[in-house]
Amino acid sequence: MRAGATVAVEEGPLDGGGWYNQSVTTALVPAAQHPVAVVAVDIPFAHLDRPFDYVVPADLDEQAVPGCRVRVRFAGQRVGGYLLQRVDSSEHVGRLGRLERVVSNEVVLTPQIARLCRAVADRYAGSFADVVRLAVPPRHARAEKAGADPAPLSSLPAAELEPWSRYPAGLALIERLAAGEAPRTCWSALPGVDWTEPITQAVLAILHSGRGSVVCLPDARDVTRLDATLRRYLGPGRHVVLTADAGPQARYRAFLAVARGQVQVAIGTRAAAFAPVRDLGMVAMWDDGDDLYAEPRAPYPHAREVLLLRAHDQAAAVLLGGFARSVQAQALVQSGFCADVGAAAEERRSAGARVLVAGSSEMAHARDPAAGSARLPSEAMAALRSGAADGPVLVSVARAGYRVALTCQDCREPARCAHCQGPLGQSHADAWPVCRWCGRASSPWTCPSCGGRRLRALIVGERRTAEELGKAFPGIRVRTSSAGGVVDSVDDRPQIVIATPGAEPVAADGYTAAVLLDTGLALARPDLSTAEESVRRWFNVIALVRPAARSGRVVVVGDGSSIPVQALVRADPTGFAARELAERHAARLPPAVRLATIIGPGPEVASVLDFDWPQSADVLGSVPVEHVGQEAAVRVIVRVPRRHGPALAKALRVLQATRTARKAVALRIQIDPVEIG
DNA sequence: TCAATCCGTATC
DNA sequence: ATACGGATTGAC
Repeated sequence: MRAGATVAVEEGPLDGGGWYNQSVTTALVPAAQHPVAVVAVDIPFAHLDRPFDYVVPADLDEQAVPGCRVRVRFAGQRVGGYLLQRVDSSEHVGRLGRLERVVSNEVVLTPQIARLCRAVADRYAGSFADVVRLAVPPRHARAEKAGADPAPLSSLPAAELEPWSRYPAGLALIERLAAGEAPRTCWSALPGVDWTEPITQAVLAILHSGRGSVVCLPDARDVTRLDATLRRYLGPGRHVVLTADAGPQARYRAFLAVARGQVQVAIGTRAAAFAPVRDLGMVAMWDDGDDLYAEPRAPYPHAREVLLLRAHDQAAAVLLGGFARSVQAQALVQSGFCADVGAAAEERRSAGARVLVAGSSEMAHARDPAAGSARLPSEAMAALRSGAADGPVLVSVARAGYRVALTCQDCREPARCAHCQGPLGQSHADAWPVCRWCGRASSPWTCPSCGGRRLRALIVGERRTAEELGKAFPGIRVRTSSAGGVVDSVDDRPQIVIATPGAEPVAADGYTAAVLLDTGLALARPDLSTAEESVRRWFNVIALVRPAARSGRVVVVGDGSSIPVQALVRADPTGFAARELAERHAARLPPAVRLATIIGPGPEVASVLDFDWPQSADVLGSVPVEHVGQEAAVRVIVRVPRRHGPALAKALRVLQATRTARKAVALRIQIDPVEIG
C-alpha cells in the first residue's frame, strides 16, 4: 500500500508552512533512511483509531525505533503515542508533522503485541489506544535506567513429568510441549492436588523447547502460589510476576525484563495476558471461569479471549485449567479447538473428597424451633465434629457480615429503614438493626405491616456463623476469612474455618471436612451465569479437602435434586458445563452467540435501534437499567450468530465512530459481558 | 468587495 | 481539543 507512493516532502527555507511550525526556528532535516514514522497516537476516539504518519528528524533517527514511545503534535495538541514502523514514504496527501520527541528508545510495544492490541480492539469494538493502555504499563524512568544486565542463568532442570502422569493424555501433552508443538487443551484438574505443579511442568517443557510462556491467574494469592512453585523448580531469574499491586516501579521493571527478552516466562493477573514474551510457546490460564478475568475498563476484554487471540496469531499452545470447567472452555472443547485433558472417572473419584447432600433443616426447624440452628443440619454438624478431631474443617458461607437481611419474625415482610426504606442488617449480637443505605440505627424496631417487634435473619453472615459454631464446639478454635481479612493458609491443627467465596484459606495438608452452606441462596441470584459461578466456587472448595481415601468429606447443604448440586455429587464439572452450554444455545446466550450490550442515556440509546445492524442481528430493548453513578440509563442488547461476531464488532465500531466524530456522549458498549446487569 | 464570524470537519 | 476551509453575514 505504501510502497511506491512518495512522501509529500517539501524541502526549503522557512515559508510559514511546510516542515515548520511557528515555534520551530531550526530547519528540519529528515532522517536519511525511512524518514516516515507510522505512529499510533494516544487518542481514544473511535473515528481517529488509525495510525498517523510523521517525519523523523535526522537527530531523532537513532532513537526512533519501532515500538518506542514518542510525542507528536496532533490537532494542535502535544500527545503521546507509539512508533509502529519506520517506512520510506507516506500516502498522506497533505503535509506531515514532525516527531517532536522520542520519550525513550525502549521497545515497549513489539509488533506482536501491537498486532494483539489491534485484534483485541477489533474483537471488542474498542480503540487501539484503549487496549494499549491495558497492555503497556506506565513508564517509570528509574526502572528503565536500572537493571540492564540480566543475572546469569543456571541450566534448566530436566522436566519431571510426575504431576501429569495421573492424566491419560498428560505425558503426551508434556512431550509435545517440549518438542516445540502447540497443542491446545482444556484441563480438568484433579481435586486435592497442587495445581501449580502441573502448570510449572508445562512451563518447563516449553522452556526446553526454547520458547516462553504467559500464565494468567485470577488474583494475587494465586500468583503468589505459582510464583513460589516456579521459583522452586526453575530457580531464580527465569520468570517474572506482573501484577499491579507490586507498585509502578517494580511492575515496570518486570515488564521491561520481559520486553528486553531477559526472561521468557511471565505470570500475573489479567493484564499479564499482554506480556511481550519473546518466542511465545504457550498461553496458560488457571480457573478461567473466574470473573476477575473480565477487564473492567473499556473495551472490557476478557483475558481468556486475549490469550486465545494471541495463541492463534503466534501458533502457541493453549492450556486452560481448573477444578471446574467454564462454559466457554467447554465450547472450545466441543468445537474441536481444544482437546479435553482429564483423569479417568475412577481416578477422579478417589482423588476427591466424598460428597454428600443434606437437606436444609428449615422445615424441621419451623416445626420444632428448639431443634437448634436451622442452617446446620445434623449431617453437617457430624462432619464438622469428626473432622475437627483430626485437623482443620472448612465452612463456606455465602455472605460476609453478621445478620445481613432482616425480616419480620411474624409476617416475614423485609425490615426496612423508617427513614429511607433501606434494608436493615445487624452488625453484632447486641447491636440495634442498622440501615445498609443511610447507616441510621432503628431502635427499637416495629414492623409497619403487623406491628411485630422481633426480627429474623434471612441471610446469616460469616461472623454470626462463627459465633454459632463457637457455641456448638466449645474449645475448638474458630476463625473467619472474608474480604478485608483474608487468611491465606491454615495449619493442620484442629480448627473451624469460616470463609466467604473466594476467601477460603488453603490448608497445608487439606481440610478433613468441609460444609457448603447457603447453596440455595447462591443459586437464587437471577444472573445468567449464577449456576456456573456457584458450581465453580464449590468445586474449588471441594478441591481443598482431603481425598475420600483419607476420609475427607464434604457436606452440601441444599436441594439434592438441583442440577448444580448433582454435578458436585457426581464430581462431573465437564458434564455440568456441557449441560450449561446446551442451555446457552437454547437461550441464544454467549458463548453460543455473540452478544453486545449498549448502555447510556435513554434517548441516545433509543436512537441506536434504527442503526444499520447486520442482517442476522436480533435487537432487544431498550429497557431501563441501574447504572451506578449516573442518572437513568437504558440498555439495548444486540446479538448475532457467532460467525457474525466480526460483523457485529465492525458495526459497533462504525456506531462509535459516528458518535465520537460528532461529539455525542459516549455509550458503554460491551461485547460478551460476563453478566448482563 | 472584503473582512469578521460561524459551522462543520479533519486531525499526518 | 484545535485548526482550517468554506459559507454566511454585515458594513462599506
